[in-house]
Parts: sequence; structure tokens; C-alpha cells
Amino acid sequence: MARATAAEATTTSSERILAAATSAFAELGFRGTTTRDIAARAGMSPTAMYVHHRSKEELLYAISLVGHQRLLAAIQEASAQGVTPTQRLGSVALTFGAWHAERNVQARVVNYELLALTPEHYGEVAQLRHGIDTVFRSIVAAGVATGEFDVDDVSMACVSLASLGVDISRWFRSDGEWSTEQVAAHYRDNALRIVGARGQAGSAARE
Amino acid sequence: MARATAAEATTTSSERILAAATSAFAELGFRGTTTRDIAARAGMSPTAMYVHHRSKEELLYAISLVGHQRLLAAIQEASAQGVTPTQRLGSVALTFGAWHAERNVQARVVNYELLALTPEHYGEVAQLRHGIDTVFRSIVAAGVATGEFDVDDVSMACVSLASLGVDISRWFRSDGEWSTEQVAAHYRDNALRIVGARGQAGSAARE
DNA sequence: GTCTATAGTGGGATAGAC
DNA sequence: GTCTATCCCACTATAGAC
Repeated sequence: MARATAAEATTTSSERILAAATSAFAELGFRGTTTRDIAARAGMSPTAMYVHHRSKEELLYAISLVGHQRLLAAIQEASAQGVTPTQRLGSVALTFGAWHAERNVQARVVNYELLALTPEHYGEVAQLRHGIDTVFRSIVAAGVATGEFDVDDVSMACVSLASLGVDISRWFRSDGEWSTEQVAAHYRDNALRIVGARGQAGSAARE
Repeated sequence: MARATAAEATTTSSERILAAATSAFAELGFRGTTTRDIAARAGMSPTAMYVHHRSKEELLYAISLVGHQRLLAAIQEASAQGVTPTQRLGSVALTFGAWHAERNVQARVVNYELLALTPEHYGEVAQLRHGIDTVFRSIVAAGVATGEFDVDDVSMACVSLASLGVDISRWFRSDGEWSTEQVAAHYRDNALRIVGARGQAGSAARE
């Protein structure tokens, strides 16, 4: 309590373990990562993590849960920052794309290690993923209703939007050719093109 | 020799092992799959695979190499079946999308287990992946040159095209809501929209 | 070319001192 | 809350019979 000042910059052991596990899971996969790998990256003994997490799977669950919660909150907020469906999709896409680029290490764990979760934990995470889909779906449906978007199948369009964003975390590297901002902006432009947005579709309008 | 008739339908042990390993790697990941898993799925003893493959990694390499070679050959052929860049991209996208949907189990291994290969084997596979990128790149560049396509950055557009196709193998399931044909056709439409193709852009032209 | 038996290694998790 | 020591199990790959 006395130590929980706002200026506290020191990382706790628990935070170091979470960070170490995230980077290890992203690099080696959940099954390819040993508890010894995690401990080494956190600078601790091989068994120190058991004080903070019941098992290796609980550690993955903690990472996965927090990752999904924060992503969902971020795109819900982004969705509220626009008025028209075009504005809202642009805002959500920019946030979704930036999240997958900027936090690509965390995103790889969140998106590709899901199947290592227990059925119960997977179920909880699946609900959050459903919430993410709902954000896209409500915007695309609204855009179709107003005639701003030209989409045959709303479900399939939403799969494509999620898909293109998720895959950024597979290929993006922060030391690569493009900045997170460039990738996010390009993803937004693609998203608007995919739904056939008329008018101010970012660089898609450039002629 | 005498048994190698054209009508030979019986699968060889080697083929059964490859098929068993593919399904196991797709489901459990390379590191999550044990040689016992593979043997059980192939209906053989735990050590039978060592007669046909030097190690578990060699088995992954064989799957990965053949998978990439066939995909590259398929899209090269598809590319030759059109004249204009729009036709060629439509044809390639249909083939690329269908491959990732139809062969989603094989495609998951091919796309997501690359890092389990030895550096040498990874290098060989990376060359094939570069060849796949080249097919997309030459078409998109040609479309920009003729003015059929409206693209800011050819490289980034090609990443998006590959990305959207690869991710199909992550989410597609053959017992799901959509057929492989529907998914492939939708991917083609999205591809043409992403490059800003004018004119006959499949359902994108529907008004 | 397939089997059984097994060598040799390494990982997840616990016990108990400090 | 962190350590060292360790249990027990599982895995890859080899040996050698048939």
C-alpha cells in the first residue's frame, strides 16, 4: 500500500514474469516454451513463477485475458469517436491495425496460442473475441443501412476485416520497413475499400 | 515397379505418415506433436516413421516444401490464364483463396510452423515464399502501369493480398458456414477492391 | 520395413530451507 | 517470495529381433 505511489516505475516480479512469458510464447510458442525459458528471461529461478501463477497455462490465460480485454476496450472507444459508419470504421480500423502492429508480440500470443488454453479459459476468451467481432459487425451493418457501404455479406466482410488486422501480428516487425502508423493507415484504407465505402476513403480517394 | 500401376489406390506407409503428421502439426503445433501422436494417427508403432524420415523436423520440412511448391505452381498457372492485370489478379486470387480454404490443414502447417524448421530448411522455403510474393507483385505493378489499379504502395498492397489469403487457413473450417468456393470468391472480390481495380470487379461492381 | 525394448535427455511442478 | 534440490513423467531417437 505505502509503496503504490503513482510515480512507482519499478517493475514488479509479477510484471517481469508476464513480460518474459509473453516474449517467450510469441517466439517459441506455448508448447515450445519451458518454465525454465520464462524464468531465465525474467532473471529468476526456474520455480519463481509458481508463486504468482498456478501453472504455465494460467500464465498464458492471464496474458490472453488482459490482451483481449484491452483490445476490446480500445476499439469500443475508437468506435465512439466517429459519427458516420465511415468515420467509425476508419477510427476502429486505425486502432485495430495499430494495436496489432505496435503490440505484435503480445498479439501473436493472443491470436495464435488460443488453442493451448483449457476449454474453460478458451471459452472466456472466445466471448471477448465475439465482442470484438460485434464492434465490426454493428458498424458494417449500419453502413449498409445508410448506403455508405457496398457489402454482399456482412458476416464475410467482418471476417475479412478481422483477418487482415490479425495477420499484421504475424508478419509485422518493429525493425522492419514500415512504421506502425504506416501499417495502421494502410489497414484503415484497405478496410474502407473492402466494405466499398464511398467518398472520403483515405488514400483510396486519391486519384 | 510392378506394383506402380496407374490404378494403384492404396496409400503407402510414407503417405500415411505424411498425412498423419500434417493433421497432427496443424492441430497441436510442431512442438506440441510427439512422434507417438504421428505414429498413432498413421496406425503404426512409435518408431516406424524413422524408416522414412530422419527426424520429426525432416518430416515437417517435407510437408512444408511440397506444400509451398504446389501452391507456387498453382498460382503461376492461374496467373497465365488471364490477359489483363485485373483478369490475372482475379484468377490468382481465386486460386490462392481456394488453396488456403480447401487445404486449410496443410496450409496451417505451411504458414504457421515455419519457425520450427532448421535455418537451412527455412531458407529454402523462404525462397519459395518469395516466389509467391513475386507473382502478386508483378501483377499489381502491371495493373498500376496500365492504370487499371489504384495503389499507393505496391509492396504494402501485396502484403495485404498475401495476408488476407494466408489468414483464411487460420479461421476456415470445412464444416463451417461457408464453402471453399464462397470463401475463394469473396477473397477475390476483396483482392480486387484492395488494389482499387476499376470495372469488372466481381460482385464489387454490383449496385 | 515393422516391431519391442530402452537409452538418454529434459520439462512441469513440488518440498522445504532461508 | 526466492532459492536449491528433486521427483516423476514424457519425449526423441537408437538397437536389435523378426
